[in-house]
Amino acid sequence: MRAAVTREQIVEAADRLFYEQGFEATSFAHIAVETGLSRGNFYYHFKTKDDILDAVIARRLAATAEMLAAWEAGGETPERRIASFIEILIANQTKIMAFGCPVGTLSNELAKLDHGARQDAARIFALFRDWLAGQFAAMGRADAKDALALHVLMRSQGVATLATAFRDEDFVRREVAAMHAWLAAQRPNDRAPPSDSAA
Amino acid sequence: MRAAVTREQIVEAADRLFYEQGFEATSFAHIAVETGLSRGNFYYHFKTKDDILDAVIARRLAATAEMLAAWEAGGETPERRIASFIEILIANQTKIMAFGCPVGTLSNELAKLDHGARQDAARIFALFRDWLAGQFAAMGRADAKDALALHVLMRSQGVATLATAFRDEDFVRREVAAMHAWLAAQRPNDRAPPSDSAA
DNA sequence: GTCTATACGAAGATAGAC
DNA sequence: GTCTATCTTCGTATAGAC
Repeated sequence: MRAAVTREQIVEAADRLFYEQGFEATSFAHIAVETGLSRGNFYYHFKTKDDILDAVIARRLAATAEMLAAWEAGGETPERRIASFIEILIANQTKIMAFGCPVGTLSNELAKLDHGARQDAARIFALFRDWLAGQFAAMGRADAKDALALHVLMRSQGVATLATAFRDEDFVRREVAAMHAWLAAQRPNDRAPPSDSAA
Repeated sequence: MRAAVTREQIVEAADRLFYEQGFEATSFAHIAVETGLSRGNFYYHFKTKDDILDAVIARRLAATAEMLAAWEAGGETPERRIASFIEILIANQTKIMAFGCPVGTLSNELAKLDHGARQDAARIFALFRDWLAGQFAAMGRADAKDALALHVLMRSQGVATLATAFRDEDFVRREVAAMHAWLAAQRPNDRAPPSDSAA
């Protein structure tokens, strides 16, 4: 029982450190300082560092699912729910300008490391994608729901990467506004002839 | 004289390895294997690994400037030149799906490492941004050239990140087509009332 | 369950022969 | 200039006391 608590402490600290420093750059020593535990103790809870990574990804998958469920429950319309997603860029602006998007940067790092968990990290993206596709379908855009979902994800990733590189708050605000405008233009009745559709 | 050749070998190998494996994950041993040189020799040419990174960034800055100059010389219109930029996503598709965008992923890694060269890496982005802004100005869109330039950069970064995560060629093709359509819609005479402008 | 102590390898970096 | 040999530090991981 106490084991579960300690384990959760480790995963929580690792989650934050993997985000802020990267997976490879984070050592057991870092996690030890953060949790107040000894290095040796980690091996009672996890066999290897990769096992901690797996637990971190599982934690993020659960947190993402929970967040999406909350938006599902709280948003009045599909369009408003998608807007909630777009607004993360504003809500998490400071962290994004410092460390990028937790999902995108982990995905990129694991790709370069040719790490087996690469595909698990991509499942976090897939959660967002599928949820967004569901919202677009509910908006009456089942015709292109997957393309529209990936387009929103794409833009949020692009904004996050440039926000980290340039740390330009005006840029983030402007692109978020543009995403909202784009979203409004995707309404079934509101579409102009194809000029900048995602498909 | 021979020193310059060896130095260039080192920087070239480091450039490729930093891209494919990441800066931190690439060791002197890797570079030694790649170049056929001994580890100890590196320290005749560079004092530290960070100095190699500086040289790699300088090399990328030069290569980028050269590529932009070639597009400048070869493209018939500003719009065609911007299209050249967009087409990198297709030309480098395989590498991007494996390792992401060299600029974006380095920028992200250095941000997480809180590395001093972070801002030098951002200068590569700045080269693209300023060149793109110049093209938009030449297109007759001086009114929003910086915002339009960042918008194109943003989309290319977003496409690269998701291409790495999902390895979906159709997605890349679709988004490249959408970027071309968006670009055409930015012509001064061609703009619809603001629905998805970048500004 | 958690600790200390330690094994073991790999990393960046230096010294000095050639 | 380039090499081999080596130093030192830090990383993951293990052993065993408590």
